[in-house]
Amino acid sequence: MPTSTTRPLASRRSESSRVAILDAALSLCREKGYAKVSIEAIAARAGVGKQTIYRWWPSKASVVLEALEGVAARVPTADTGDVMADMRARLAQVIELYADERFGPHLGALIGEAQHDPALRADLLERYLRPRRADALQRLQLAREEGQLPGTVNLDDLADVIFGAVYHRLLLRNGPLDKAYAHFVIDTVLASCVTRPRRPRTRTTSRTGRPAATR
Amino acid sequence: MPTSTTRPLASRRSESSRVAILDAALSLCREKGYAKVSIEAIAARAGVGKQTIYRWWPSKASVVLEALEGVAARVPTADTGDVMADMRARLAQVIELYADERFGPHLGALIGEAQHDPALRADLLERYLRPRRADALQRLQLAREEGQLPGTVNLDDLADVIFGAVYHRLLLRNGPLDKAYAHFVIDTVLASCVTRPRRPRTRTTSRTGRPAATR
Amino acid sequence: MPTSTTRPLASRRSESSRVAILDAALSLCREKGYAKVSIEAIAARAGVGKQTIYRWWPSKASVVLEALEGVAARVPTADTGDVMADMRARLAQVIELYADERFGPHLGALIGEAQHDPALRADLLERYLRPRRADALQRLQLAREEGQLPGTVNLDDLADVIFGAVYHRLLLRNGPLDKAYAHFVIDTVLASCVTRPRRPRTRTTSRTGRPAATR
Amino acid sequence: MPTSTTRPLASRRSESSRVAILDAALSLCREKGYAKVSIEAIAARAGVGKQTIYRWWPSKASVVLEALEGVAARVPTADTGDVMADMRARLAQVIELYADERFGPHLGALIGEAQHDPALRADLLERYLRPRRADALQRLQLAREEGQLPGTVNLDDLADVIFGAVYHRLLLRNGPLDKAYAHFVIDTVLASCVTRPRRPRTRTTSRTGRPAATR
DNA sequence: GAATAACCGAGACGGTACGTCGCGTCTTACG
DNA sequence: CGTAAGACGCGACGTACCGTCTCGGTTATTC
Repeated sequence: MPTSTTRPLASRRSESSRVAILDAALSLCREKGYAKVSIEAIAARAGVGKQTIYRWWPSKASVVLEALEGVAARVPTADTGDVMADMRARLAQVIELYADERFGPHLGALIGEAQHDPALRADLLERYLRPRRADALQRLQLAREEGQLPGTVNLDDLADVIFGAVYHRLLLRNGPLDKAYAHFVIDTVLASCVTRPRRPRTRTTSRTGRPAATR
Repeated sequence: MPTSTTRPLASRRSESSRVAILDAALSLCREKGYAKVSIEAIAARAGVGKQTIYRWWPSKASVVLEALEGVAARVPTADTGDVMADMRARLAQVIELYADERFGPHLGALIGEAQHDPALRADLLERYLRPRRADALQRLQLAREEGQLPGTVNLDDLADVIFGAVYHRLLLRNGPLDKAYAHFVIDTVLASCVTRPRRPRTRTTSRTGRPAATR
Repeated sequence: MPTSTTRPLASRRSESSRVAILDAALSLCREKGYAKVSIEAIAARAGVGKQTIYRWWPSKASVVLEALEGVAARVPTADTGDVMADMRARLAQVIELYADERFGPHLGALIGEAQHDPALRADLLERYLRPRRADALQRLQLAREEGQLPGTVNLDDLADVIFGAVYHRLLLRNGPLDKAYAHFVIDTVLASCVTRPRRPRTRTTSRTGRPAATR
Repeated sequence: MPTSTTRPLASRRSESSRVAILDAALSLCREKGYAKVSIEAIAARAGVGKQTIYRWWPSKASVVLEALEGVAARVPTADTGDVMADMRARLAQVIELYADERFGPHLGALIGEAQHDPALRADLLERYLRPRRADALQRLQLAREEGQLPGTVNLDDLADVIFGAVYHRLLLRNGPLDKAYAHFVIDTVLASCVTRPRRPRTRTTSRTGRPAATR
């Protein structure tokens, strides 16, 4: 236990204001769209001074990012032993979230904003995209350990191809973003790599989906 | 035909102003980045009244889009008979353009702006992304006609997976955008589809295709 | 005739906005007092953008100064031949204006503001105080020319003593600012200087109150 | 008696904070001018919490007023028997203080602030202006008692005329504020009143300068 | 000599207004 | 009529301070 039994001490930040700001940001985004939301409006709706926002966040985008973080439930990490099926299921869930009008457009706007805000891009990658990517990566690594994927394939690149397909449809809207597309992506991208579709019988896995013996 | 078909030929529009505006827009983008360029600044640098911009373009993004059009040369559409090799080459060229500091970031910014500007999104798709995609699609269709790709595969989805991989790296910067990535993408995505790597000897190509020999 | 027959050319300034701003400034001053008036409030009441105020005036004080200028009627320049009586009458009129709740406090506030705004002080002196002082000075000079005041007295200093007495009561409110005070000031300050109370019989004056022969 | 009578002796108020605040206020005034000094800046420079200032003073002006009190030495009250000479000397000393760049401008600023702060005006009059005026008034009263001034003259008004002349030059800067002006003011204003320049031989005065018999 | 309460520093808070920027529209004079 | 120029109403920016309000920490009585 790193801290003493008393409160953290090191911050008199108001939790109620923080929550009010995130709520206001999210509701305004949903009402008027990210681009038409101003920090002034967020502050006004949250019943908060503008300075309180500027004190804790560097930009409107950063506020919305944090608000979106609270919304996005972590995709459950299915692990049935069949890497193709698992990835299909996971990608379908990601797509379901991104296709949601209450979420996808705002994420798109943040990516748009990140084009001229390197700090936001870093934040977005670190706090949003990489964690989700990491879940997928983990499943792919497991598959590789189990011999379902050849050791030669670059899993980072592989993950980018998979997610790239999704973000393309999110950002450009050039075609439907649905479960069928998820299946297509996995079938197309993974099929060429997967050498053996299913986990070998001899392995046993722990509850967490990670091979018990390897840890 | 000196002017494009989108502007009426009988217009009394000043060509010198149009060029000055596009030049100013591009140079300002390169100096300060798309986001920090304002219509006021473009007008000032171009020595033009603001109204002259508003008269002919709906938004800053539209001006920049037109300016970028002048920059982007059309990728030569290689056709060697080997669909994998051809696609690798084409994608490598697209990537080369997008990795160019004088082009990629501005395209990224336009895609960002398109997130809250449906008209821009349509324009961007129509004038920019789809033409490039169409080149690729055409080559894939040719390959299908030649039996190198099964008739069941959805080529639209396939193209989106391929381009999605590229835009992902352009927009998120999560990994290098280079020729190696182009190769990886094609190898991974196409490999699972391609049934026969090379054009059959017995085939002759239609006149719509671009057989290497006809040029 | 310095300019051509067409309009001044050299200003597209909106007269209606100018008037609206001055009106708004004055009415707000009267409602809430100078100190509680903000440029934002003036702009809002005038139905004008803030920039329009900042474009033409350097500060709130400058706006109010111009507004007050429109209010202050020039004191009629009595000239009866009796310098003491004339000055008493003039000073009484100045005092009447300054004792007016709709005027005096705002002038006081401007003098207050001028304490940390040299440009305003210069403006205030040039456009407000000196013109009024000049009227008094002129009458005193006339009296001197007519031999009612000795040539040795410094009329500038004399005027400052007279006006100083008034501004003291305006700014410090240490005693009533009324006609009796005006009389007292003139009686006390001028009495010691005036050698002969009335204009000599032999002189004739023009309608303007200036001795005809001296010009 | 270490503390003033205005603060309760039993107070646990920190004297060191009080001094630090007054020092900070004064030095900031001299560096940036009264108007650009904020309570925040005073607190920061004094190494003091803002609340400590708000607890003991009602406004920035009040702090500065107290700080200035420490600077202004009381003018010695000359009494030579010659009321004109005495007043000249006293006024010259007042003027010397007000002409001091380290004092006059701040006093001017306080008078300016007092235009919209009645409490400050009262405080300023009570603690600053009236004490000085009282010194002069006392000397004039003595002169009247000694028959040098007629009983009919309103000494309050007379004092305001004299001081008004000084404040006019302090606040409006319309002419030099120097010893010559002091002499001119007294010569002009008092000359008309004084019936006999010097104290009659038959009177005796106590060493305090006040007529022994009247107390 | 511990309890306790006033005062302290620090600084976050809800606000108001600042002065600036850029928007998209409108007006004017010129070619 | 299209143009260069730029004023206009407007909205938002990010900053500065306002005066209030907790927070612990310190200090000087009071029990």
